[in-house]
Amino acid sequence: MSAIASTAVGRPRLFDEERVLAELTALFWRKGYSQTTMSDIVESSGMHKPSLYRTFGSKEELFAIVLRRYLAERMQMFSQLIAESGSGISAAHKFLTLFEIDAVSERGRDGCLMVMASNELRGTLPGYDFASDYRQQMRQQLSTLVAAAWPGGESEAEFARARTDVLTTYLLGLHVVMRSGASAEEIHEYVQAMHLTVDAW
Amino acid sequence: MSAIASTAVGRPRLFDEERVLAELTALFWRKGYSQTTMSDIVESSGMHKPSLYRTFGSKEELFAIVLRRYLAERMQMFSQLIAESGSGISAAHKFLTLFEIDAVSERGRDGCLMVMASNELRGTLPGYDFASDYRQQMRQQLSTLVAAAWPGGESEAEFARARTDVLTTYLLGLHVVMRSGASAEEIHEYVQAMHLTVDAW
DNA sequence: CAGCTTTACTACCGAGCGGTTTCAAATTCG
DNA sequence: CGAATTTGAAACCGCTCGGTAGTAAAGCTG
Repeated sequence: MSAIASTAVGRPRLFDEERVLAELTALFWRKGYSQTTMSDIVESSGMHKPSLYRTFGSKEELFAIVLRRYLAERMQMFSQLIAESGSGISAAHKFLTLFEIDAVSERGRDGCLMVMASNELRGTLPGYDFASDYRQQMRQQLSTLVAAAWPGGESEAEFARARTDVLTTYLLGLHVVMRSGASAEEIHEYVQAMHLTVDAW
Repeated sequence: MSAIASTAVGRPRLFDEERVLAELTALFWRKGYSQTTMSDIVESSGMHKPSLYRTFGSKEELFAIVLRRYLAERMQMFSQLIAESGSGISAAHKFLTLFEIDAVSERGRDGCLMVMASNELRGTLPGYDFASDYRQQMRQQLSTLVAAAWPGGESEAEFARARTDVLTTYLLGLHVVMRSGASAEEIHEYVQAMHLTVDAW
């Protein structure tokens, strides 16, 4: 019933659902869930409240829709970054460099919507364990990067998993750093540190 | 004016301020700032609202008091963990082991109050950049651990800093993992991964 | 005991919250 | 054209939020 394209009949919409969702994603990302009021949502979306409730259900459902959209988008971004990184040890460096570029971008400064949401709403949004999902999927993606960067076959399975796990945890931590208002220089230092670690592997 | 011990004169308090603050720390830690209502605070503290406001000022000031207390407590804990870890490469392993024990404890499951608060309230609590403070102080502490574990003197300054930064970011990420409802087995795997990395350094 | 100070406790408050009702306007289809 | 359907737009609603008055009670000091 929610977030479904309207039928052909009836008065045509004045709003673009995708555009609105992108706008609201940025809003939640910036302010968090609880600190975002329906008034903020109305203002940011340009829609009126009844249209919002008719289209998305409720604030909570709207946030769930935003989260699902974000998760898919984010994983696509990871996938692309990894694809662009190539193979061999340089792939790890390339990936870190690309990630840093995103980190110091305007959006990057807000960290990760998933990490933010999970910290704020752990267990209060029913039926959707987004935080755990995010971590698993991110880990999955990073494992392909690790496989491309350190091709060791079965014999190195233990190390491959360890590298993947450290990278996953490190990136989650970097999200926290990003959201905590770190400067581009600070972020650069944290990324440089991981470059050195990668060389030690 | 707030959180000051009462004078000797007048009706004596029925509540223990330290005990109440400890209780409220746990409450905020569990539920986050926005999701904790004054009713929750009243119930959890056993105090009545006017007493709370007289003693602590407001919800926001109360949270600031809780955060400062927590920060000090937390840094003391880090300091102790590091002191117990000894020196040499085994210090790094010992530290990780001790940290894991805390991570899988009841309190540990909630991650870190500072990380949670910074993700939720970035920039809304005036005049106190707790997230950045926390990261800097944690980094400071970890640098002494690194110095004890890899005594390389001035020549290894660059590596020392990199190890410190990776450890800092990794631990922040682990806090996210902890709060996202990871099982003890998952946490153990993430910590094991860092054990292997430490050996590679 | 009288007077002063501080706390305990009930009741209450305005404001802003998420959510709804209502009706006019715009389009499609018979 | 006119009935049906969907959206736009404004006003409205109950509730819970953070925060206060006002008063009784309990301890010190003289």
